[in-house]
Amino acid sequence: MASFNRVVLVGNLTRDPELRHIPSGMAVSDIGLAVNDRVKRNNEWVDETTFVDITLWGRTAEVANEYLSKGSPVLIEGRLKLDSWEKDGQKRSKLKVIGERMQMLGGRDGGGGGGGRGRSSSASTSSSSEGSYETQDSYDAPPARTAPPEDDIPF
Amino acid sequence: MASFNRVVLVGNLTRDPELRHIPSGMAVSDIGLAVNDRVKRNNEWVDETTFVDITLWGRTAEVANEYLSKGSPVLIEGRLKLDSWEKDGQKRSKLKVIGERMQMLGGRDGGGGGGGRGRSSSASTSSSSEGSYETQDSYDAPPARTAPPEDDIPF
Amino acid sequence: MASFNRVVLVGNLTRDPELRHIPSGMAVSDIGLAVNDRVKRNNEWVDETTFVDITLWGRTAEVANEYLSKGSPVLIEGRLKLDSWEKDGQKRSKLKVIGERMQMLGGRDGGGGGGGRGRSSSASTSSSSEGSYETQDSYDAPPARTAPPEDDIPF
Amino acid sequence: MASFNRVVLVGNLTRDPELRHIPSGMAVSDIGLAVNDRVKRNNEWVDETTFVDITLWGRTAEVANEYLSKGSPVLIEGRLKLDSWEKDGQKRSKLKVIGERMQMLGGRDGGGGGGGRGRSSSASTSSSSEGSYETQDSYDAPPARTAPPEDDIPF
DNA sequence: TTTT
DNA sequence: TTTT
Repeated sequence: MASFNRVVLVGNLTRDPELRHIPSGMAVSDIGLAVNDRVKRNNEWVDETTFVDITLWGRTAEVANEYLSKGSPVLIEGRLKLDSWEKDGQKRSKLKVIGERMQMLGGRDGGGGGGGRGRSSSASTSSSSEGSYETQDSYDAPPARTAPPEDDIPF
Repeated sequence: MASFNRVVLVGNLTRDPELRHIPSGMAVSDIGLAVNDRVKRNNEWVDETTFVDITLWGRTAEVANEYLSKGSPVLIEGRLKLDSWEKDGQKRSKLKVIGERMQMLGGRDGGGGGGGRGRSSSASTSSSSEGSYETQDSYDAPPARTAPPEDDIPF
Repeated sequence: MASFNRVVLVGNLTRDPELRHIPSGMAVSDIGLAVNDRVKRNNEWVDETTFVDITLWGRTAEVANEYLSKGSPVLIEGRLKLDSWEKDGQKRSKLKVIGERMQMLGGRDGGGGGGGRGRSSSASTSSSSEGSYETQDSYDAPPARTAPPEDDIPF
Repeated sequence: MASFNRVVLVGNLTRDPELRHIPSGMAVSDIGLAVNDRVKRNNEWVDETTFVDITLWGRTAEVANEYLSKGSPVLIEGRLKLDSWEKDGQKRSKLKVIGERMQMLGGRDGGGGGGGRGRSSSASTSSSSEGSYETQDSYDAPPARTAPPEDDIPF
């Protein structure tokens, strides 16, 4: 009955984020992350890249879309999720990550920069119910991190 | 500028939880956790117990108070926090953990059980705004875990 | 360039561990883990089970094989790994977890118990170089946890 | 009996690392980390800085000493440890972190840079038993991360 | 005792 | 100050 599901990854985006919206209007962004580990195999260090598909929701999705692009270094905290579907009558499934928190890395010049990619850079703050994400006022003050919505807890 | 702060602990309560309320009515519970590691020192394994003070808020505090007691095995996810105060004109500070998620371990008989310690065991579900914690219907169906409040995110 | 890859899961085995050995003699065990999350979707809590394939190596593999069986509750710490192979000239890949640390949960009676499943229960302690795992003396004193080999660091 | 103890922090060094050696010759480095969280208190976001004392051992200590300095952004993975001592016949204790893994962040220019601080920049690779840390060949190719020693496990 |  |  006990369960716990936590993933923390640091890597670089393999492509620009793709933003879409579900019917309710909620933003969703799928990003690809390349995690370049250095692990030991047969007593010698080898590079091992792990490619992970990550889904971001709500404000986090919008922020990723606004401030990240291919190559951006980022830290993602989230949980594993098994995506399941059918194809040709065959059950298929794939492990991915739901990103619940995002932390941009790389400093000022951090992989992509603010407002890039030729789009409007005003990250909509008019998010609906989730409301309580960290906000940003202008595109040259990119939010360094986003957090899941939390209620009024005084700590 | 980048930051991240995550702690995951499994251990046993060193005492019964103490529940209190701040003026706003929000519940707070301080618990002590003993984490029994087995680490290597000078090429031999030694036991090392780490005692950690953990603060729980809101519904999680209430659930801990209801279902945990001295000895209970539990998993806590949270973040480090530096408590600071003055004493005799001296600045003092202490590192503790804010527990954001709690997972009871140990199965049915798990250290304390439901409704124990001679108190009412109906964990109030009428929580206000945070509203979205896992609920429990009766004291013999203790909630296995609590989560921080999250808004309406469809994943 | 920066990278980090960490997973912590608590769940139950979906089947008995399968132990095998690679040519060098190193033990390998593949286990399946079911992680029963409770997540919020459209403002209501739904159960979501994530099935994860986990590979254990060395002493950890042996301990899992010895003390865990279908249903056993366990905590696994490790990292994501992308397994790649070819099938019918098609590149295929699958995300799994390399379990680097294992912590049995569930107390004395914990899901499977020691020495079960009709096998010899003397978990070989004569492990070669990795040598420094936690050891167990008899099958009724199952090891509560295994750790990766560490060198002589005095802390 | 079950236990787990894991901390992951990203922050900036509050001072230059201090390297020392214990009698056996093992390197030890104490670093201070400032973790700048943004948490919600009474429905508004406030900044909260957590200062954490971290102890690094062996190769990791040497690498930190070589490549990090005050202000450097870094990710530390480790565990909580309660340091205990006596002072004036009084028992004192303090929670700190044993850093088991270190990941430099911030790119090339990342807070301190290679070989800085007027010291020799050849990070000694002639470490004794722990031997298997990631190595670096020259001071302008600083190691991006260090890992705890692991034995010959082929994954 | 503090960093960005 | 401590738990198993």
